[in-house]
Amino acid sequence: METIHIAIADDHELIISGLKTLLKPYPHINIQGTYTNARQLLEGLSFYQPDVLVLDLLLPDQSGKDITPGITTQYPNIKILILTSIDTPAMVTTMLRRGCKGYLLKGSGSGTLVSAIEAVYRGEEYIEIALREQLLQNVIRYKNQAQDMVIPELTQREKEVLELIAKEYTTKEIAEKLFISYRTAENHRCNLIQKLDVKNTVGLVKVAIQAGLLNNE
Amino acid sequence: METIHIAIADDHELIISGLKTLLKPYPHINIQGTYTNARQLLEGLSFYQPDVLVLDLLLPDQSGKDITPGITTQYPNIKILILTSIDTPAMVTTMLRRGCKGYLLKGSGSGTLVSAIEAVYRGEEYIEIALREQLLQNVIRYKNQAQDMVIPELTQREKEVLELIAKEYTTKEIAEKLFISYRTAENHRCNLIQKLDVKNTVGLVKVAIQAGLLNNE
DNA sequence: CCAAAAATAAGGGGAAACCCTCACTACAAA
DNA sequence: TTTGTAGTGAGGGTTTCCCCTTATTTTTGG
Repeated sequence: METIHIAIADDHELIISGLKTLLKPYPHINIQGTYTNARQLLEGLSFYQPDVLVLDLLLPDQSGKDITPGITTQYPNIKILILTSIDTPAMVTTMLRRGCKGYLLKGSGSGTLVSAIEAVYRGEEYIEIALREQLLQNVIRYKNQAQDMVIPELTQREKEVLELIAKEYTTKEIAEKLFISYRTAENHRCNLIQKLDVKNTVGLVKVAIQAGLLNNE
Repeated sequence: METIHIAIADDHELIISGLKTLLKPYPHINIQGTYTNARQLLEGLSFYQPDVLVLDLLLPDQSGKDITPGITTQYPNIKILILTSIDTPAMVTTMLRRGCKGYLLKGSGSGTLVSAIEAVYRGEEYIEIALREQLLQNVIRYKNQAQDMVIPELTQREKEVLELIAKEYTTKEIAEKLFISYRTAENHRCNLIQKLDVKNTVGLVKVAIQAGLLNNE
């Protein structure tokens, strides 16, 4: 098996030595360097680039969150694996969007850590199982009330008109598309504004988007 | 094992009979009724409420998407299990937010269907594995480009104006709020429309939302 | 069948948006 | 110094939106 060179950045010496012990039984994982703050880490990276960087988010000088974008742009080949105790969905998405390949919670078993290192080394993504579930729930639950109350008040025709408005059609174009007169389309528009209690077309679009009217096609 | 009473709504007779055959080997699942359109379904539900409703999104008269909110509010005890061929993350989240308990793709094995029915009956959630993965990827990837690519073409002032437009301010109100003349605000608006290559204010709002300009505060 | 809701259509007036062009200032970079 | 960009301001004209009212036809549900 190919040797994977890794670096570790964590502000606690104890955790670093713990990781060293944890990874000792796996000879294909070579710890190339360990760092206890962001400055050291960045300096170290300029000399040796590991395959995988195991990074804590809480560092004494600069947070791992802030230095990540710089690292991923400067060293695109380094796969960053976050190892932290912060378990909020918001932090997970933020870090993944900033280019991290993996996200682990402290307290995972040694097998999990090794699997994660191997996975991100292969270019895959590795996110703690529990976090994946939390992320999903987050997506699903978010804003449930607002959108299911407003839209059912609309008639079929009004929904059609609203959808077209949200697709940047003018009243005239809507009328032609639906084979109704300009006046009728205009009426639907005004009724929508009143029913949904918004100021203008802009408000209509926001409601339409929130209600998921633009998902079809 | 307790008997689970289910109803099926799908516009294809073939699929209904297929499901019947599929579920025959499972005596604890009792098909209470089958419907091929939304009207029949709603009428049927007023007489017998199944434990689980297996629902297709494409019905001849009204889409399953539209009748779902009504069903969940009127019959909160009915667990809705979507069975469709629409596999977009957007549709999955929309339906789940509208109160569905499960989302399956046509083409799943019979075992999957039974597991899903049992799961939602127990009050759990059941989402097709492949879709879960897609949803996650969607959360992670999406919004990264839009946020960091499109908007940087705009100047600071233009971003401010765009934000206010998306908050339903008129040009006049924007001018007052930013202490600039009506003409200047109008110019910014026109420049935005050209820069972002949209037709009108509606397009601007969509871009603003996608770019996450409305999330701050 | 009858009442209610939905969809259709229209008049008219005022406001806002849209789309050019032009012009001046400030400020920073080449 | 010149060039470029951002921000500001304005003229003038066309289109679209907004809001009110009224009214007929069609569809739907009890």
